[in-house]
Amino acid sequence: MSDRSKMVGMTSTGTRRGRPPAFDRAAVLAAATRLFWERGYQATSVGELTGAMGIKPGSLYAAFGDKESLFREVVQGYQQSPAGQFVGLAFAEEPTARAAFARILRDAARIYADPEHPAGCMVISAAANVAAQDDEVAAFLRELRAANLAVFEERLSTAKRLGELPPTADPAALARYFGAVLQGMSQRSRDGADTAELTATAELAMLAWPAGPVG
Amino acid sequence: MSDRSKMVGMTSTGTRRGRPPAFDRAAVLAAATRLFWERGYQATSVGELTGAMGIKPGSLYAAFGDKESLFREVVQGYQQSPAGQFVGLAFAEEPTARAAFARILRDAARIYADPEHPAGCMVISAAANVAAQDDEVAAFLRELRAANLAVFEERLSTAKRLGELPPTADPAALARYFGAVLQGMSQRSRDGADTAELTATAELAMLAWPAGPVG
DNA sequence: TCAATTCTTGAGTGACCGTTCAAGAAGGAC
DNA sequence: GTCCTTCTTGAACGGTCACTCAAGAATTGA
Repeated sequence: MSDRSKMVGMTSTGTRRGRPPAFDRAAVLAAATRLFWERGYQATSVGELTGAMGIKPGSLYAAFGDKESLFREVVQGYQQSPAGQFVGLAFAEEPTARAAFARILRDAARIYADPEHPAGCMVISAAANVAAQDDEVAAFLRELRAANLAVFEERLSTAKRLGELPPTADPAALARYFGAVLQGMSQRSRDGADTAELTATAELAMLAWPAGPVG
Repeated sequence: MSDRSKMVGMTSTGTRRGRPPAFDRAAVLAAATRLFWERGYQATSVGELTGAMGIKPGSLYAAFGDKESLFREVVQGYQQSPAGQFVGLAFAEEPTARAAFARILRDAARIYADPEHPAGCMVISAAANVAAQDDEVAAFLRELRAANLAVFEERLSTAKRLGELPPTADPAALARYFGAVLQGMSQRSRDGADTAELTATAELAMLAWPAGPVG
């Protein structure tokens, strides 16, 4: 647990006392993100982290608390990056549920296989296999995935209420179906699938949309 | 690497010399299978294995070589169990490609969420995140998944040749789509999805089958 | 200038990792 | 009974794990 919360309620001056950090916090967080994204939580050691971040263990623990706190901060940053926000953007910008899900699948195909960063979705894959001692990290990510499914279902329920979906449509089942497809696409990308393959998968997946391809 | 190959080419008598093993090989393999299936390869320690198997490290190494060899033997046994054979069975017993894939998805929904054993498919999830040192194990499982996709694609190509699929159908794309759906279903089951949910996902997934729901 | 504060450094913590080995126990062959 | 072989046992091996700490360096406030 970081003590940075001391800043809250301070009187004024923006300048911090004491020796300033010798590293750029955002830069070392980016290095940690890449490692966690590639290998997952458990398979990434503190030694690898300090090596990639260019700092010593003491600095890491002073700045971030411990490995788990660092990981949670990394996930938080990830969720505010393009790779973590494309779902929310699609829901915010697309007029219909159908357009939103079609865009989510297409964006996932592009982002999961983007060679600029590790493959797949970090929230999906970063704690797929975990020892008992790391259960809390696994539960943390599992809850993020469940929250995502809840957003899916809510949007689909709204769509049904608005008449975008037929009365026979099952929002919960559709939400879980699209969630499963996205998890599968993430894992396929980690197995080497490129954007073209994932896009084809996304298009096939949209055929499950109720009431025909016209929408 | 085990020295059990000495048996090959022996003169006759079925009785083995020396002190007999004090454990049932199939039983301890079952215990190891359960652990690897639950936690994955890397997150399962030799200490946990010997504890669950009821043997000491020396016996484990004498009988199975090392952790990686034990894991490969576990995977081999897994692939000959119901949980590892349902795909092959569907292809062998179903008359059409459509019926085979529909059965594969339905069977996966039942097997992945079967409370009798750990959730999901072991080949899909047992090495999802892995350190650099365990790359060979990850590659081993990745190749098994790729082989499975090749079987999918071959069956779909045959179906296209036989006229079961329209000429516009893309066997490779369909194979990868169904592969992604299965990987997604496996991971959803590890997140707690039950057979009912996975069955609903399977039914939605089949809507991507070319040329309408009639087949 | 000098104390207070904050960060860096390097060495080190105990615990667990996968693995090995010598010694002893338990069976078949003669 | 005495080899010979095979397995079990208990105690280790070096290495890495996540993590800590005292001492020194760099900055601010007075």
